[in-house]
Amino acid sequence: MPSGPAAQWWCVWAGRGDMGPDMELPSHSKQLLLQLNQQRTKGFLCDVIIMVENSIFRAHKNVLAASSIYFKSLVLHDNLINLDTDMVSSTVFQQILDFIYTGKLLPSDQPAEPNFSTLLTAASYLQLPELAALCRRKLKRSGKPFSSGRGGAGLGRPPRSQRLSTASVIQARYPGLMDGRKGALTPQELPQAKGSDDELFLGGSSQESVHGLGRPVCPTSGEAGLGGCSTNGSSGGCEQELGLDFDSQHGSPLSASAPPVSNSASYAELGGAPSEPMDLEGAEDNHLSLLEGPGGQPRKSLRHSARKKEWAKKEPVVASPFERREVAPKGPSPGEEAEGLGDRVPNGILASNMATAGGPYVEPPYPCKEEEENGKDASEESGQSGSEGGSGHAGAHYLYRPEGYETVSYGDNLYVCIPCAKGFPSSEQLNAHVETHTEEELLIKEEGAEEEAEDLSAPSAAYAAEPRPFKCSVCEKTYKDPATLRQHEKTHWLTRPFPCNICGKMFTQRGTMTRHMRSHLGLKPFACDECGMRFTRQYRLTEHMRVHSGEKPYECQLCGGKFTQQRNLISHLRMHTSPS
DNA sequence: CTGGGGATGGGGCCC
DNA sequence: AGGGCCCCATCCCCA
Repeated sequence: MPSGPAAQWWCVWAGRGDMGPDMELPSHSKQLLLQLNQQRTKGFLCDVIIMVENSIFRAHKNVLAASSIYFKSLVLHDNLINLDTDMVSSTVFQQILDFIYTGKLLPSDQPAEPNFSTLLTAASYLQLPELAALCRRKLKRSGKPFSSGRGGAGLGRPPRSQRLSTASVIQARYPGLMDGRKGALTPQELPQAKGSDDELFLGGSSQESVHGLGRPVCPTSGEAGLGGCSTNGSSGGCEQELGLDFDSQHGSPLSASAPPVSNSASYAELGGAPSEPMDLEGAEDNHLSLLEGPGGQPRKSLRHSARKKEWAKKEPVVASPFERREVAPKGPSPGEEAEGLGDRVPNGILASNMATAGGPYVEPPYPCKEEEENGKDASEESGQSGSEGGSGHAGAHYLYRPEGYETVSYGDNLYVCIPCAKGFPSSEQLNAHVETHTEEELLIKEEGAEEEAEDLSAPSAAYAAEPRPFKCSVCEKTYKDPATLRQHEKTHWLTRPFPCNICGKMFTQRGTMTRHMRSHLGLKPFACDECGMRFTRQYRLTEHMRVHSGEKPYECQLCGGKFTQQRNLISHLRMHTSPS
């Protein structure tokens, strides 16, 4: 015997004595929809987030997919959808979402009655033929002319430039019918909404037992990964299997900024739709007939899911991101920014960079940032002047000895000057030694090192080759242009001017912050042609492609081991150099 | 159980 | 603004 809301339904079902001989339950579809809508209002089992302007809506993929071919293609690969704000406003989308879940056009928050022109535009954009037809009829009856497309029907909204940018405070919006306010979240509620990040990335891992039923398995990837079905069209198969129209699917369908390619079947309905009441409840079967979604949501691999959990785990604990945003930007809290700059040997030599470049790279001291950012790793010891020097594990982990160097331990001389391979027991002594190298001398040795490590590009060579007249006033770094210098000088600031609007984390560069936002939003525009796996960065895809090609361009000069990724070579080199 | 390798995610920084 | 590369951290697999 079911309990809770299901019990209500059960009672309704069991109490009916007028069932036909065919055992059909007349109210089945209605009750099903009612349950789904109730779940939506509570966020229960919602597995997709739709962002419109500054509002966030939660819904069920299956319901959206069953309602619109366009949604069907969007939710197949992504858990978060951004809709083109020129085509649909948050207010209109609220109405549309209510319509999808109820079959009724409920009055929106603001206008006294639905703006059918606006709704029609949005319905056309979202490929909701029934709603579009409904709007057309209403417009026809009211005698108002209508036109579709951008600006035609008029959204009654200010131009894009006057609207809040997506970077502004996100007004999280639950479809909160429960409290009668249509779900605008308070800042206090947002962390809970953010808690849905897991769903966002996991595809609802905690609910996989539910959603996973009937999940299609991508034949190309061998598993039901979220990116398992490539959208590039080359893998085929998946779309066919699911019966989806993927004509317009190239790259990520997530960003829905472009209107969908018109679907003939859908738009045909726009032309001459049969007369229907505004409330589709009477035709609920018709409405519900759309509920024949893809059967289940593809998901990311379990491994990927685990990573995402880890990601969530790593997010800074912020009581309220909004509270945090309101305070003036300040330096990072201890431990929050413990990473980065971790392997700088003082005064000197960025050992891991040398491994990269195959040559020396003179790194100036970081009087501010070092103290600010040094944290838990080895550089905390080695990175501070007057620190305790060579004891412990500092320094030597990152040393790289080119070919010809012995792999034997340097003993206590853990601080090694790369150009001349001399070891020193402390960072101070290494620093003093480094200063004895003239730039010219370094360049000469660098050329030799390049020959030894030709795989690894040499940024240091470029660093020295071109004139760099713009010098940092804080450290010794030089730059080719003033803009880059300005950007660099910001790294010395204690403030981090760019906060993430979702989690409140602060960043020194806008680009880093926006890139960080992509991870929140699940934006992964770069898809692997081979396996469909998606990445937030092009570089990651390039890196990943070597998994398929088998290319291992990074070779250890000490043991000849080859690696697909440079970072793994560096990790491997530590194994050679770490004192053990 | 442990260590090494493969693979991936996120942040910092420079171009 | 975005790309590219660097870094660290982490997870998973396997010997």
